[in-house]
Amino acid sequence: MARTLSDNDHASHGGPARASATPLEGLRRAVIGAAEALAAKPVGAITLERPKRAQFGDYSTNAALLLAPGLGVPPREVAERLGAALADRLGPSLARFEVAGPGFLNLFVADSWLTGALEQALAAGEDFGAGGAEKPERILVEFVSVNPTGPMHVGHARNAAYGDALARMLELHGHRVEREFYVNDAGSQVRKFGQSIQALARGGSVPEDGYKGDYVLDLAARLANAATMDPGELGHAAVAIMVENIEESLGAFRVGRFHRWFFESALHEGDPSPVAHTLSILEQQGHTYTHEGALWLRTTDFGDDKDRVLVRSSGEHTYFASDIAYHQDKRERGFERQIDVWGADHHGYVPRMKAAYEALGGDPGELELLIMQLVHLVRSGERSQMSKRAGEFVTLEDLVGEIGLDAARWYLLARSHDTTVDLDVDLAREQSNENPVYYVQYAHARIASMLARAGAERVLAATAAVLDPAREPLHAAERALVEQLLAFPAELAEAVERRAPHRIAAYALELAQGFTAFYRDCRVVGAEPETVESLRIALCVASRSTIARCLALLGVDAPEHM
RNA sequence: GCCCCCGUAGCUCAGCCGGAUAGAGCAUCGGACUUCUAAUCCGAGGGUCGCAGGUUCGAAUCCUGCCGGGGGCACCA
Repeated sequence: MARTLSDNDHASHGGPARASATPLEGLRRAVIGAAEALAAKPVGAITLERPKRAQFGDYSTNAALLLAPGLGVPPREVAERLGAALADRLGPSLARFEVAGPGFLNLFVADSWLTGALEQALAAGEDFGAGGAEKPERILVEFVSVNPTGPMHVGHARNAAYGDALARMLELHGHRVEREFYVNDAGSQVRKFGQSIQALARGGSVPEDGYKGDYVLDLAARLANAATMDPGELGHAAVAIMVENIEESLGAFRVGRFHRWFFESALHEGDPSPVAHTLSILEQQGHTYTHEGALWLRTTDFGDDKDRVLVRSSGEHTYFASDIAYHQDKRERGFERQIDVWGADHHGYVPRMKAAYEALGGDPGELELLIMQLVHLVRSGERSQMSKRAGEFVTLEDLVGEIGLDAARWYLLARSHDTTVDLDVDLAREQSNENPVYYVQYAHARIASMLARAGAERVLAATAAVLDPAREPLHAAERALVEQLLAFPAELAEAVERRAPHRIAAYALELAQGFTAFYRDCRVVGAEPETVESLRIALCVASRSTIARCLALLGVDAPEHM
């Protein structure tokens, strides 16, 4: 361990160092420590990153540029001093440093540091990069939550894939995560749903504003007594079937199981019901008032554009009232953070929901309402609508059937959640074989094949043995691959912080490319001397593990063979 | 009218809490399979980062305005 950087003296300051401190964290601490010693005070916003160009070193920091104004010294001179201080701290781990450009400090690490760091990563195994959350929280992720009155289309698929991947990322990062699906089984839509089914069961046609589509006809045929039941009861019976279907569909889409399916109707049951309970809190806090026979919530006190109705003059609760009660319920269940994944058509509800949460005494910072932008379906160059009413939509099943499960999940997750996506179904079908997901999977399968060829015993020996730091200089492709692998913990942390699964996809693709370049340039099985083969096998093991973990986060299969 | 998201290569998109010569995949063109998986690799062409100002040593990134696309603005669910 002496040749790693994590045991420099700075690491022992500033609270309990995590046992899982990664090699790069050690390097970062050394840089920050040296910078703060130079400035004689804490310095923020110091970056330590892999520069785009190899000539700028293995790692580069802008610390000198940030320190220079406070010190009254030219940035390049600060960089020189910082470099010298780092050379002292890091000893032989740092091969050399250069000052470049306006005052960047470029670090060239020694091969021994890289092999030592790789060893640490291998020793951490499946835990490498995991548990990085500084403050683990109990988090509820609510997602999908589609109305149970129709099949899921590709927009819902995007929400499902995103929420699922986000939950997996949060878990790996060290949070305690529960997934929940909110079922809108109350309100007039259920009755309307029942009326549509009943109309078909009686041989008629659905009302103008009713639900259309083959699935409605199926329900009419499947539900006995559909022609004679009370429309409300019929609607509930149909919703129960739809919920089953949705659960099946999500399972087939490889969405992790929901810890709970929360039925809106439960918010109106009991005495007092959760809705009544929540309304009484709001009333006691003085945040409500009556106007024209309706009960209003003064959301404008908390940043909303206008006040909102909780109870209509007819005496019925609004959907908003249920929603508030639901979020209050989640809070009372002890979740420190709530993340809701909403469709773009709900973004207008964000201010009022945050306002209500705050009115109930919650910290609005604990409530994250993430908006998924829309998926536009494109056919032969033209946008087509996904409307339940028109009965024209591409379902989640259609999408998977067209382009495959892995390609579908990758396609939906490889893009930022706040970018509107155009999904050209024809193009997607034609190009599904060109989906980058297969490139990543191929790299994984290739590694599996190589390791099989090396043999389990040889692989075990290679990873168990101390990597020889005195071997011949590392190949450029080996160095690059080690550095890419070492970047995983920070990549995960960044992706989690930004709620950005697409960063994992981007990283996975880059890693697969890095591995493929290594494969091209460096013979693994049979490489001589044996120490070289060992190091390369170890690189394969770490690469396969990291690629597999990324794919698992995205809910994509990591095949042994292709 | 007000609010939110987007505008980067032919197409789909990364990069956006300021850093060095703006990237990837697909598509196009030219090469490479007796070698651990060619679902691969190598090379080439392709950009006023929507427009105009501003802040800064430095702007695709931050601020303002404008243009264009999408979405939302209920005592609907």
